[in-house]
Amino acid sequence: MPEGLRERKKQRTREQIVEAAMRLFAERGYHATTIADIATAADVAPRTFFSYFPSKEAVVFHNVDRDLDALASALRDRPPGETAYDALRRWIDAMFDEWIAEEDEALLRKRLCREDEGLANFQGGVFARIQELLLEAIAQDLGEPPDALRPRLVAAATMAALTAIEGTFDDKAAQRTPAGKGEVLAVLDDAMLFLRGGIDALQDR
Amino acid sequence: MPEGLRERKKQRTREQIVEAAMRLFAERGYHATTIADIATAADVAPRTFFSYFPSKEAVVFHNVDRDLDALASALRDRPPGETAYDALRRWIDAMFDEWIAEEDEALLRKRLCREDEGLANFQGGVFARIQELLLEAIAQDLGEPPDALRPRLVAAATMAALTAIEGTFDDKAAQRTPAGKGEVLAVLDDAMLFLRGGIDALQDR
DNA sequence: GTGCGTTTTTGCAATAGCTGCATGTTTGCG
DNA sequence: CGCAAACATGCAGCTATTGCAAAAACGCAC
Repeated sequence: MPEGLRERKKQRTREQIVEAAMRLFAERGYHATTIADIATAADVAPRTFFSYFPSKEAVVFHNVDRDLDALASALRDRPPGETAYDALRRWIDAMFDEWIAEEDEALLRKRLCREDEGLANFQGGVFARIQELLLEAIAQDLGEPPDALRPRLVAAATMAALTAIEGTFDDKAAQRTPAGKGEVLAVLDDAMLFLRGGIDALQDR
Repeated sequence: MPEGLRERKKQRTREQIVEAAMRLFAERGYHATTIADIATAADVAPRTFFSYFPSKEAVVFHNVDRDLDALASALRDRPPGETAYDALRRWIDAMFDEWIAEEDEALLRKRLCREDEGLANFQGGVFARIQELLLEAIAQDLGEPPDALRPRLVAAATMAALTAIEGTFDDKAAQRTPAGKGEVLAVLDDAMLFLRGGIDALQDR
């Protein structure tokens, strides 16, 4: 389905904005780049920027909604019997190639977050959303309410594993070695080993 | 030591600003309250606001720097042999009375964070700073680098315990029961039990 | 391919957070 | 009292963000 010229054009405009923004951010830095600059470079009116993104920050994280939706449905639609852990693993497995392809952008994003505290906080908000998704699912798995201690501990630690995985990518990037899906999933598996131990310890208290 | 008139006056101005801001936030909401409003209510020039707080968000979290510094030194100055966990426990113990006294404000803060996403992200940044402090100390305890998996898992889960403790306060507030220091520390102890189990599990892998 | 209803883009104006700078005030001290 | 440092203020300016209404682009019907 060709989706109509309209949709395609909108998509293209969106990409132009993203590319222009990211290029300028990379060249001049986040703060030094203004919405007007981006609009000019993307050949749209400044006002138009805001019909594509709700804020300057949102451009930097333009692709997280997609990823988040994928995680949400992976968790939501998991067959009964499949744990949140399994679903998470599947999600990472599915995302992996994308992540590799977008590695440069991820590095830039990280640099920008170091540069601008507001951006870093925004990213924190994204992580928080992920953690909430995980928390829901994990609470179900454990058969406890989401605000109980154990689900919280598990969700937080799982989140930590995810950021550790991010770190793995960075390391690999630093040594110009491609990150392997295996080592990434191994991090997650280690984390799960840890969690199992913790859960058990708290179980027979 | 009277600290001089200057210091006292500055302190008083600061308090005026905080009180005015919090009152207005509570009455009209965060977004609907402008810096100009706050300045007027606090009897200072709008420009003056920014020599006391770097941003509107910062007023809402006016007391966290104090708490964070206390935690930082509790961790830094802990006698050799005392674990990060012990130091954290001591910190909570020391903070407890303050927290009880500031409970209303904490509730308001929470409400405001629900109302404004930017504020929520700001709070996320605060939590991130706490977690970093913990991570450093925990990594030392475990004898591993701060970016290794285990310290990260432990720090994140510890952080989760702290937010769970926050939840405890809220629950108590909801039932108009004063939160007891005992139950609060019990949450932390449970979390540590959990972590011990996790650490061991990952140890003899 | 012309006309028309719908969707998008744009321009304009206004608000609000935040910052630099220059100037007037207040305070601490000799 | 008189001066230097610290503080408060006023002002101008920049940028993000939003509402609103006019203009342009699109897609479909005829």
